[in-house]
Amino acid sequence: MLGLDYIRKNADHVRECAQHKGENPAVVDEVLRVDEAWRAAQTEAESRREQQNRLSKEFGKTRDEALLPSMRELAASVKERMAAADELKGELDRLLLLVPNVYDPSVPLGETEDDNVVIRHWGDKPQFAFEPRPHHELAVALGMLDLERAARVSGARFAFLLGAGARLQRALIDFFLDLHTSEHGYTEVNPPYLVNSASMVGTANLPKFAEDAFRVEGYDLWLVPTAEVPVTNLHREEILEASALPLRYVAFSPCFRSEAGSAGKDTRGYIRQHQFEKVELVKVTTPETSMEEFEGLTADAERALQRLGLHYRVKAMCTADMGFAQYKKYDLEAWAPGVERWLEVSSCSVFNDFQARRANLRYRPGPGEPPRFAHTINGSGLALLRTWTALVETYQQADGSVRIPDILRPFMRGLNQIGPPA
RNA sequence: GGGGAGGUGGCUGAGUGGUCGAAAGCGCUCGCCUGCUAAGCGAGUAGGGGGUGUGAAACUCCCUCGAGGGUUCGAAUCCCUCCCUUCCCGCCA
Repeated sequence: MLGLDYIRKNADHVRECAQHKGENPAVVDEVLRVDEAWRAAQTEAESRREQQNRLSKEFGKTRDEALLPSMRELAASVKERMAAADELKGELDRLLLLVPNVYDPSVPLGETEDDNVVIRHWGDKPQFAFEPRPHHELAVALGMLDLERAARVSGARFAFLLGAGARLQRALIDFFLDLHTSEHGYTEVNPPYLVNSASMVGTANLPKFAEDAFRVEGYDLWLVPTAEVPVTNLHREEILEASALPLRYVAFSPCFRSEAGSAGKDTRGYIRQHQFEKVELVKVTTPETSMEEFEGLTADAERALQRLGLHYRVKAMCTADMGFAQYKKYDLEAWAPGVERWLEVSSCSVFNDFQARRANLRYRPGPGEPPRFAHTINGSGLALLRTWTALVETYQQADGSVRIPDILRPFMRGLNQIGPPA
């Protein structure tokens, strides 16, 4: 969330940002209205409390029982005023969680996803001497992927990876974790896959996006929609030493998303699932270094695509498509020649202190200095499902087999191709 | 799941109704002292919010001793519920 003080002083800017993000700017005015009412109630309640504290101390010394009736009355009045102020504060806190983050001046203004800006490409579209096939034909024929049985076992938008297909995914996970830990300085984390509501609020998945996540019935637990949630919350409620920053974590996890509103789009094949696996990069930094660390994290994710030899592009997300909590966001899209589409394999975001405020994640700039909110950054490095898909389609061969790129062979026990189909 | 013990500041740890946002120690910061270092001496050192008010300040009040509720003029301290930690038993991968 944004700081209350920031909203008070920059209401116009916050409203404008909300507008361009496609959010309702009226929430800003509600915040200001409730804030004013809360402060009035707070001041009133506190001045009575002060009086009560004073008299109570007095009574402790004198034990003058004649004071008791009026003190009882005062106590009741304080209780009443405090309750009124608390109620307003509760309302204010609830509203603050609904104010979207502002964005960086470099973010392109836009109204739809068509206004996102491609800022760079890497590699070229692979050329084929034959008609490349879509993964949901190719991989199914190779026995690597089974969507039909998954529908029977779980439902639509679930998948089985089988045999070399499962092995290929495991190889990719290993490759990503190795790359980011040994070459990019991230610490490997194996996080919980169920998190409580407070953690979901911390990363801004709650309260606004509850319908996108799966909740465990009977418990205050949610299936993680991304490892971003547990890992960003790893140091929630802590004051970190400045010397410990930046923290760099890499975590593998499955990700569970209901995304109830998105039915009909991307639901064909193995592109959008209720469960997918992902290697996630998370950084916690100081405000001074966050933009630089954000660019660095994006470059780290790109390196994974480069090593795999996948043609990709980087898009700067426009205001309308960047999301509620993000301060700036890049999407990495890999080219999938079979379905002839760009597939989003990573989304890298910097949040400034938006998540850190929600999670009360702070650091101390120096000895004796007051704590400040940290900045948080995350991005996929990479999402397995779509990387797997782009890889299979890119490295397919005329006979229906899939070549394993050199970089992955050590992770596949030297296997150099999958198939051809029997 | 059953039973016991416990959750206090950056850390360790006192504190069973008012003089306690909290002893003591460690750590840290500043100063003094000593060829340097170490040791020693002195001072300071939790977080959040409101008001007045400035370029930061300063002053002042309120809240916070796991969370929430209750008793009381007054709660770290008494009562209730919940969460977490830990030990023993059960169960289990």
